Amino acid sequence: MLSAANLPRQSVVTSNVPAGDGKVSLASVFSDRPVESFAAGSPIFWEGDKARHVFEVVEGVLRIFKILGDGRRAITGFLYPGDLVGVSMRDVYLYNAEAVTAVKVRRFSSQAFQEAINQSPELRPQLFAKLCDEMASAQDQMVLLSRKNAEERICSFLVMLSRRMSSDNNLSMNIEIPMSRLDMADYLGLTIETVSRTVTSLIGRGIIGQSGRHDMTIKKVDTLLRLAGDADADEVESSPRKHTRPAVWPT
Amino acid sequence: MLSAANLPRQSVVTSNVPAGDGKVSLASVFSDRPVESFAAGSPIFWEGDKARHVFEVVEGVLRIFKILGDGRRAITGFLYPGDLVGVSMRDVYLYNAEAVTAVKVRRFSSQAFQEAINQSPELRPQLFAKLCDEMASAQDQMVLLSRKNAEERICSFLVMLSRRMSSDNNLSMNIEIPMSRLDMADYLGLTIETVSRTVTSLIGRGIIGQSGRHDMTIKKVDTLLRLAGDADADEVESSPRKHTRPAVWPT
DNA sequence: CGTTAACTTGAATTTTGTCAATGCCTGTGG
DNA sequence: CCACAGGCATTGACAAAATTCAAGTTAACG
Repeated sequence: MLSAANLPRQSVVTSNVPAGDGKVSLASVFSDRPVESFAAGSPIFWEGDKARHVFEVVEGVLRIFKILGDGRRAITGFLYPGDLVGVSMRDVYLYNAEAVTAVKVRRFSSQAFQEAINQSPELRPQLFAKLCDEMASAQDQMVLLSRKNAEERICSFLVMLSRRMSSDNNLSMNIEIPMSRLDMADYLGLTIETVSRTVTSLIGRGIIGQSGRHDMTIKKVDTLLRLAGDADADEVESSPRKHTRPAVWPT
Repeated sequence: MLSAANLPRQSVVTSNVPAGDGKVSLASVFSDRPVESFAAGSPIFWEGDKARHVFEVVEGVLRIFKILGDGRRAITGFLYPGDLVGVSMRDVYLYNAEAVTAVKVRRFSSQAFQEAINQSPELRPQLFAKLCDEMASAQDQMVLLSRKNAEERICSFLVMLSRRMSSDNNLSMNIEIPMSRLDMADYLGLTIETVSRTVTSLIGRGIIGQSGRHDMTIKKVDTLLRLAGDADADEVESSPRKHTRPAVWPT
């Protein structure tokens, strides 16, 4: 880590909070913008590019990552429809963004976005909340990278993907894995071989099942959750009530 | 990682941006609050506590961390004077906060803090900027945990501490390490033994020097920076101009 | 100045990474 | 629609890095 306090200002904002019907929502800021398409693998922007725009993911998945001097890649997040990328207080992007799958995005000028946020007492707390969500998520990822072993990382990742499948954060039994093993490895701080071996092992033990490389099913939810590692020892086997309806700031 | 998009909302805000003299600054929000003291090792709050207050660190250092079910600890950050902790959109804290050294803090009710932020067009962007800084910092830490080896982690950490010593982000040749080896280990995703061995090795090679366990000196800045790992391959051996004055694109 | 916790050092073990070979989807073009 | 190529994934054997366990050593604090 090269710096902490005086870092340049920029951030991704991720979240899937859907537009509040007729109300003013973050997503609605983008709603009249044209949709742009990117092919799988193509860059949206690079680290160091002038940060002219904020993007809203409309369809598909993208990855944000950094590259170390000698080429090692660390993926710091995957963004799904509804997520925002490039929200920034800085004049350059601090990471790379690429399409994992075919992706559709809407683009908004950074400056106009800022103004829209600043002038709307409804939008501001939403954006703030997204930032806080993203921060909490980043902290969980730090815990994973800092203290979990390969199996726990893979299980945690599968649980996360499973949660993404359903609109609330319940677990879906069917997991779609849009990214490659290399993407998984670079996100989880492992190698493709370790990812592969661990997944094979989980399948072998009947904890998950496979139907193609990018589609899996959860066979033993409890076991998977336990192996994910962050169980509070008791709350292991409960699963349905997990709604976390976030409080919204007083305006 | 148990969730990503729909996580509870809460965040630490770290930064050392000093109060802008006579102007309205984030720190000034706290300025008329009484100072509270905590002894080294004592908790400020626990994960799950009702999040009633936001704290400003006045003096000393504190750590924020999470504990996995089986007791493994992951420190997600160290907070220094000027940093805020507990800024939240949630009704409970999402992590533990403890004093590393003797600590003095000022406390502000979460609700009042929110109102102050919301009503001040001057404070809002400051808080937003701090959140973005913190996010950037978290991403750097993810890169470190994901892809750096023990030596690179230690060197990165020392560089970070060195930057903290000076008010701008230049490197100070004298590094004060307020935390224990265990804290370092739990922050860097290593064991105390590995931390110890690596530090010994750096000393042995004359890259850093030691004057007590908590005070070191940088002997070979260039080498230390190179070993920290995130060198851009060219910008390795230059050192004085390290202001990270980012190239600004032609407008 | 002694006690104790923190740190260091060493040896053995485990986990993960590396290198190399093979197997299997998937999407392209016939 | 099928065949095939090339990329992606799996598997295995070995190597390296970090952890674990077990003593020692040092330094902080009463």
